[in-house]
Amino acid sequence: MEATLDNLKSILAASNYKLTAQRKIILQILINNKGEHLSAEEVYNIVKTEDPGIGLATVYRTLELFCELGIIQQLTFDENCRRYELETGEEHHHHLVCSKCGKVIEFNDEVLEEFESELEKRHSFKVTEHKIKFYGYCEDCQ
Amino acid sequence: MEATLDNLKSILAASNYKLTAQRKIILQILINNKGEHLSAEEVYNIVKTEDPGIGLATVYRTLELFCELGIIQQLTFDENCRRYELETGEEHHHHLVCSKCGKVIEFNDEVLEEFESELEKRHSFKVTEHKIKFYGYCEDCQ
DNA sequence: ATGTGTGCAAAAGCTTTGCATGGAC
DNA sequence: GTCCATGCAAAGCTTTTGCACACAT
Repeated sequence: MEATLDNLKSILAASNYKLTAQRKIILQILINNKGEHLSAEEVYNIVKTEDPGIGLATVYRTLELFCELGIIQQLTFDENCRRYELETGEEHHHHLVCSKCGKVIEFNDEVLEEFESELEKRHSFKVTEHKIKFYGYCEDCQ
Repeated sequence: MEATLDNLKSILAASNYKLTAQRKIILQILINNKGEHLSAEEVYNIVKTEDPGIGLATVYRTLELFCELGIIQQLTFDENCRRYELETGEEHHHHLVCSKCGKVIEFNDEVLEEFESELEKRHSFKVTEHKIKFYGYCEDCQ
């Protein structure tokens, strides 16, 4: 189920968590930045403009909670911090990362799904998730 | 060029770096653990058994240098530390990561190479490297 | 009323850096 | 002899944790 401001309360309640102003604001920001890959620090800086009193720890705790609830997904680029993006319920997508300007292009492809099935058979491995990143140069940077 | 204890000196010299006992020991350890995915801390602990006086900073600096020289490759699993593996000059390989026991199975496939070409055309993106990880459950953990 | 959630500050990792000494060339 | 490399310790970053107070249910 894709998270919205309207169903956040029920998503939280389903796991015995409470709806708080901070959680609402953070989800709002993630929705506003759908498609972005924000770090905790970046979320914190945006939240502060709406709720200057919020603590950084709360942002970390909320992002962790949202991950656990499947509202967002944690990404692993080769950087020194973790980034998060909204889980949209749409098809899985993957990333093309430009080594020069850092631009991230998203893509998805059914070829990968077939490849995955083949892989499962060959290695007796049950795939639950995949993360694929291609690094190189985007159109502008080549 | 695949790094060995014999050609390390020329690899370093080619970029105006010196051959030191510490750099030799660290390469030795990476070679002994070919196929492993070691963190800086783990390399440090192994090195200390041969050279108790070595500093952790030296290990970090050496791993960074080896990355720059293409001797090793930095990996990004979803953990809190960076891991490194020897660059073998063989075909690129990718990882199946077991979510339960943490086992890492390596694979490579020519299907991916084709897929990559297609992707380059479609997104006007020049791919220089790819990292692919599938998460799930290995044979033992299913 | 109860127990979860928050803010603050301190602590805990991992990694980097400054500086004086030591070693490769 | 020169300059790079090292060891040590301190600092830097991101992230986590402990605790008292506040708030959602």
